[in-house]
Amino acid sequence: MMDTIRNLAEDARSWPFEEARKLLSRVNSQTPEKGYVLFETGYGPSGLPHIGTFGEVVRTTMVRQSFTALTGIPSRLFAFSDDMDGLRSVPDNVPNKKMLEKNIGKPLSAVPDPFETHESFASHNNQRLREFLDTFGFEYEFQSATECYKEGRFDATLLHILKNLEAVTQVILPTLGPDRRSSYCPFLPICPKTGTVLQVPAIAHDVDAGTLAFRLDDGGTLEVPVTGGHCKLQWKADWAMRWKALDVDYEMSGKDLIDSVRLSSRICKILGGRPPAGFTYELFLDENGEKISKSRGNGLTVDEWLRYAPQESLQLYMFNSPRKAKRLYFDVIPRHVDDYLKFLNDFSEESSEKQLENPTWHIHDGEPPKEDGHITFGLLLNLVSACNTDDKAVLWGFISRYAADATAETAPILDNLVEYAIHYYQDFVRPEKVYRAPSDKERGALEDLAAKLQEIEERTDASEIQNQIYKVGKDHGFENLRDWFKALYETLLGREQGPRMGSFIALYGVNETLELIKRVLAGEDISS
RNA sequence: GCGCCCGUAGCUCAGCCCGGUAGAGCAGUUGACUUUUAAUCAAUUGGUCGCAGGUUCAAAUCCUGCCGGGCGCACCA
Repeated sequence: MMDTIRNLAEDARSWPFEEARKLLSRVNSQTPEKGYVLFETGYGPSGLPHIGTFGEVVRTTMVRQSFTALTGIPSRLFAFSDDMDGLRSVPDNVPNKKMLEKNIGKPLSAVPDPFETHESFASHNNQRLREFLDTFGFEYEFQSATECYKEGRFDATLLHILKNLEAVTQVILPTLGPDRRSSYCPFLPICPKTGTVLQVPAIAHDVDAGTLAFRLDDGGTLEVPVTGGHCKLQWKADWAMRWKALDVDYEMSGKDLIDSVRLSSRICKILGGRPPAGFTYELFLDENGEKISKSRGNGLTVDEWLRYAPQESLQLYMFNSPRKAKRLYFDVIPRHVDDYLKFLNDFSEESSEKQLENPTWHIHDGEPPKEDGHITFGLLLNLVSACNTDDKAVLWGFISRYAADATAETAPILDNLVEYAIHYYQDFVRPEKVYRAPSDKERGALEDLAAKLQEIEERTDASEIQNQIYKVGKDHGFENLRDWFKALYETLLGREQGPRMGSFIALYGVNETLELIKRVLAGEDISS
């Protein structure tokens, strides 16, 4: 069985398998000396995890799973936090801004936590990252840049860079503006006095001692070891050093980093390393085709998506066409839920080859759950809007007309979707409700209807209730019965349109409806 | 300047890697069901596949050039 999957994986066409094969050729089809293949994904802890972080981890995980299926070679995934980077500016959405102001320039791991719950700002955000990733059940190992630097895990490679300082610098220089060019040094010393990350020119280096001397802004000099966390590297050199020091085999990145990848790769080679296999994904756009950015708050957040749809649908979004700039806004959610359900439904019918192309194979690591398809999410959204209720039981009543054999127990996926649909109702449908008071004529009819409902049994048949409503309308002289029903919707449900009233009352409950009518007649505000 | 993505039905997009009678959802139209609507169900209209060349028996698909739309990098990470 395992061999079968492996054989199929050799020809599988979906992009994670193509990536897996690319990676396999990078490692010459064998387990690297370190005993595993290393996947890396980066994270900047100056902010909270966002949808791009999610996308990168999802996609990397998909490649990793495909690689495992293809080769069986052990692998690890490092979620690497650049928590030694200096604090550049004070973020908007945090308390204690004044305190942060005073700590600008210090490594994030040396800045106190503005939330006062962790030992540092970095530690706080790192923790949030871990919680975020754990929510989705990702398998990963967290790595902190600060710890790596301080514990000496980077020392050998740092010394290697010192030895090749000139060559490394030459790679970066052409990319800099003239003013930066004159003072550039890939190493940034941590000031022993202030604790900040300094960006100052180097004036001398001693390869044997492993030290660098810098000219300080005040004219003085500072000589520090490049090892042990006394210096950190600037961005592109840092990335290259990490690839070499950890022997990273695979790392993907957005198209905004294309040039960085190129430069870091050159540096990595200078160090005698081999850059990881890579993959460039496109950035996400908002509804108007503009780039999504945290600061602008356009596009969608992970939380927003997960309020209206299950995470699998978001994973599907990430699986689809990673090389295409895709728009990410509310309207794409329902389609991805329905596509996911469709793929899930098709999976068990498909041949093994086909299953490896099926996104749910990648979303569920080869073992998607089984549940008979019932109704689409699109229909469910219409239903919740038409039924005008956020009562799960009432909704299930309507659902059973479309999917007679489904229940919350036999269809847990559908049951979850009902909850998402209710969120949609609460956020988009209910706020649009406008209740009006009944006219005198309608008031009379409503009183009559209340009396009728009083007489009938709680479990009366929907069509019988519909008959009674119809009769009341006729008795009260509504020429067009449509106006009578419209009045019911507008006064009782706050909408111009609604469900078939007989069915609605049967599901909503005769007594509950009676209560609703009484409140309307009493002139109560029922909008809340 | 360098680089990436996109252009297919009114709208949003799939199909392109690996050439073989152009697809989906929504919108539209018609019908069914309903003792009000909506919903639902069924059927159906709708496309010079951005333009021009090339390769081929055959091009939405491969190649070249152009046009149009958008984004990224060139300050920081």
